[in-house]
Amino acid sequence: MPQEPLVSIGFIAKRTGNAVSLIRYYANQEIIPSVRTPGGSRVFPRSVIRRVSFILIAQNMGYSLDEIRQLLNALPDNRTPTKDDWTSLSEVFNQRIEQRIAELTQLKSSLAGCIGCGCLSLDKCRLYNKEDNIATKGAGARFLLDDRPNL
Amino acid sequence: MPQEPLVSIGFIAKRTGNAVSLIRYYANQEIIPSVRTPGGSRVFPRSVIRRVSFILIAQNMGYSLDEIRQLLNALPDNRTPTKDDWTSLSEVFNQRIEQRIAELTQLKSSLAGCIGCGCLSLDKCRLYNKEDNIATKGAGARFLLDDRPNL
DNA sequence: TTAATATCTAAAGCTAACTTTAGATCAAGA
DNA sequence: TCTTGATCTAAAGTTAGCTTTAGATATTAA
Repeated sequence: MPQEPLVSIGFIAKRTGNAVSLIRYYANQEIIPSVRTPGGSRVFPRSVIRRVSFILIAQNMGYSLDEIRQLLNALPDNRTPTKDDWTSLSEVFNQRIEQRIAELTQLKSSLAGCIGCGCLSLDKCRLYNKEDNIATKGAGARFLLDDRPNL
Repeated sequence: MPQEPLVSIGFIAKRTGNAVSLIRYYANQEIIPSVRTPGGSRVFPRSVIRRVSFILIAQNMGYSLDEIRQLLNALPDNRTPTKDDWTSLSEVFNQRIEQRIAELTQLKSSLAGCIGCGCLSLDKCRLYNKEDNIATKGAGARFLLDDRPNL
């Protein structure tokens, strides 16, 4: 079986457009795999470039590093992701994207109906629902709107 | 001219569903207005409830406190926002929402075309474009996709 | 009057996701 | 061999957006 070529931390950094310190950080966090040379330097499978790309995209979508770690750990045998793995991960992504789009669409219509009326107060409109927050719950914020918002 | 009724910090906290410490924090940051009683306690115009609601919604949309401060400072005379002010602010919101939806839609199609092909590497796909980042630039990330992504 | 509750300030603490610093060591080229 | 340049570690610093703490004062209710 062919060995994946191993590359240096600087190589990964350059290829992904990030600082060396970030790659080292990820390696320390064990969110990307690495092995050591006899001299003590980290070396990485080339596929780590893909893995870092994935991390960056996921972060941009609002996933925390912990969540991303979970996504990646969910891969069978925690192996280096294959083409099929990426495909199934992208399906998870797609769901999240669609969910977020739905949330934003809902917010948009809520704003149209609610801020426009000038009543932006929590007890009346509940446009913002504190109990079920995007940022903390991740389960999808609910932006509630009364049927007939009052002035 | 009728005086707006002034309310305590605890009242604002309860009505907006937040901790007193948060309201105090916002007051210290001068993102919400307040005056002092002879005894030294802060009191707030009731309209601060709306202002806090606005802040919470905007944060949920990804605005930083600094950006929110700017949005609110842009109001004429930095006055307590009127119904019309809220309306025009909501238009700014709507633009942001639409922009973000467009970004996510773009990302979705990029994922379909790119992660599926298994080539998720920055130099080839540029699915993630480091130079023009949502989080830092706010100007709208560009998720670029080559015409014919390579395996 | 007394006790409980609310508020105050200033400073420190917290979390995530990093970067920076300082000093050491390793590897490669002239 | 000497000198860069790359890498290492551990610890501290950074930013945003808060909360917590500690001790003081104020306000309200009984």
